[in-house]
Amino acid sequence: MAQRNTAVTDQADCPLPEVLRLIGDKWCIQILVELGEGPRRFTQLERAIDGISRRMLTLNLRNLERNGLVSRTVHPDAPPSVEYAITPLAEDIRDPLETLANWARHAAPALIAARQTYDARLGAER
Amino acid sequence: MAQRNTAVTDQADCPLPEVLRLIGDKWCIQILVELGEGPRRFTQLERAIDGISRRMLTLNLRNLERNGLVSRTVHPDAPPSVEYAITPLAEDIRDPLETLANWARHAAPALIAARQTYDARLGAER
DNA sequence: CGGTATCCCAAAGGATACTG
DNA sequence: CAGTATCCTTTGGGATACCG
Repeated sequence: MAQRNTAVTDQADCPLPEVLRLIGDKWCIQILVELGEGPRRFTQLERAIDGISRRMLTLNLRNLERNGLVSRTVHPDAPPSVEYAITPLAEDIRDPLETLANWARHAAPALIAARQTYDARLGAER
Repeated sequence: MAQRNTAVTDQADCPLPEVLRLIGDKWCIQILVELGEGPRRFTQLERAIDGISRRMLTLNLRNLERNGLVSRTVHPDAPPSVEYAITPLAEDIRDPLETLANWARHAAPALIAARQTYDARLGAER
């Protein structure tokens, strides 16, 4: 089961870390999780994801769209209306991402505690 | 400091994006997945994770250790021997992370295809 | 509403020489 | 073996003004 990749990954053009960086962009997981619950409009996302800047939301959505994880549909209304949704490709990771997000909430206190222990120990030993 | 979390999350000290950044550090997922298969030594990890620099491996391991996701055990041998392993806290996300890693491998071709389509379309329309 | 454009700073990350 | 230290480049990311 331990198939080590001595000679890089299979896809020379798209190594593992590069693909994983996709979902490691600080806001990406939250965006995908939010969209996983249903299509959302730009400002809906902006409000739902606390603290995200307009610029970063745009950049992340573009990047996700470019990589085929998110679709962007423009409805030609009087006030512009754009709807974002996850694609089937992204559906495959909806569950694990949601699990991670839930874990993040649940584990936060433990992480803080761990940090304090670690930092305190460092202060004592050094 | 930009304290712009109006309502913020429940844990004032540890908002969601900050926790998620933990696993979004480009190499973090791979490190955790690798350790998920069993304890590993420094150089084992260095070889297993293709392309990672010594510096980044160290930094990531330290960070994971600090946050209680990875344990570090030093065996006082003649040649230094250090063993890394995931903690129970990280066990909780072993499965979703593994799923993500597998997905990354599997979905890589589709991502590349999506990008080419997107980039081509942009070139034509602009 | 749904973005772009610009500016600027902080953090991530690579390379690599050195060390107990 | 398992790191640390140093240097330097690239990327991420916030703020905000502006636009169709």
